Amino acid sequence: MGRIPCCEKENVKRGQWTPEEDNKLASYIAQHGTRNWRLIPKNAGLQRCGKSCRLRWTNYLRPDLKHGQFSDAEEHIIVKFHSVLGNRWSLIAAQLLGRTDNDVKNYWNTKLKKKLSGMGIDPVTHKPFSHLMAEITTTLNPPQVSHLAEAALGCFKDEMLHLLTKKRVDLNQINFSSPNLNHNNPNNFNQTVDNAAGKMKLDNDGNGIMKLWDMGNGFSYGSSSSSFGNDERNEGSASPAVAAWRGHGGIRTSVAETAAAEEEERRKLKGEVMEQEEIGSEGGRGDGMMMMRRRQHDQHQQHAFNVDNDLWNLQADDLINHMV
DNA sequence: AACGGGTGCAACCGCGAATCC
DNA sequence: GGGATTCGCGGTTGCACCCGT
Repeated sequence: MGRIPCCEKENVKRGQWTPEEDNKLASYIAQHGTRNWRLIPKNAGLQRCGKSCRLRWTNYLRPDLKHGQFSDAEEHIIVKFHSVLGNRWSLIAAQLLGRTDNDVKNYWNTKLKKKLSGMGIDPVTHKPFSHLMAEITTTLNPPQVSHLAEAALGCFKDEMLHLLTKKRVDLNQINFSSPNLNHNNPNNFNQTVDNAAGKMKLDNDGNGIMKLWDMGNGFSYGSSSSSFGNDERNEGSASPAVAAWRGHGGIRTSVAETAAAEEEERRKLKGEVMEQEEIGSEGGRGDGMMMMRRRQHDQHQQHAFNVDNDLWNLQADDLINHMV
């Protein structure tokens, strides 16, 4: 027995929406709201399924949507939140006024992933590839390691050659280590991260998905403050997260220093999460995680993303890298 | 001008969660 | 309490457009 379809497949139009359909949907929703998506196409005189209508409305027709290029500040927010939340596109999009999860997802997949890869950072773990290789060498047997390393280095070499021949990048001008300028008031941004992270659900074994905690060894990548300062496109309409980010240029996180410490921390976190989830169940799911994370931030005063990296100032196209 | 590959984005699909009855 | 229904999310696909050859 299969799943019940969301609508009758026959008599339902698919594919691109016409301006006429858009008008019908928009004017119907303006009058009646979005209470029941199944009934909306029927009542609005559309031969579409409710799901298609909802998608069209939320991703395109909603009047509060912002269309067009992502600003540098928005780009940074996406990367930062992705490092904390993973592919929780709706949560990330919630930090950017007028952007949908689909927008963010598309932008990540088409631009940001390549940009991070080009910087030598794994877009999944937000760790440098060199760090990942080091981890692999500690977990695999020597024969496996040598083969893997050989293959990976070959890949990397090809990519670097491709990158450098496509666009000449003066690596001497890239600053990997200058300290960040301003940590005066990171609290606003932390709060926003916490709020978003507070909505995270637990994974199957009960551990929170704490990618930020895994970014050990002091590695970080971040913005050049000048790139924010020069960004005029988003002035006046920035979301709280963007505004907070502009204010300080960094985000605090905890860092487990060693594997043993990480394990200990995970164990503690798990305990706290379980405890807070119980408390949170009275006041709404996710509250416990939020409180726990805030406490963690207070306990550990180290910063991730706190290093200026001028690679951010390069266009994504300059950093094209097809390494997975 | 024609072709082919790459890119960006709108739209679809399937699943799990939430809600309704 | 449990099945049916609806909603929301993340992954994937399809296609129009662009650009280099």
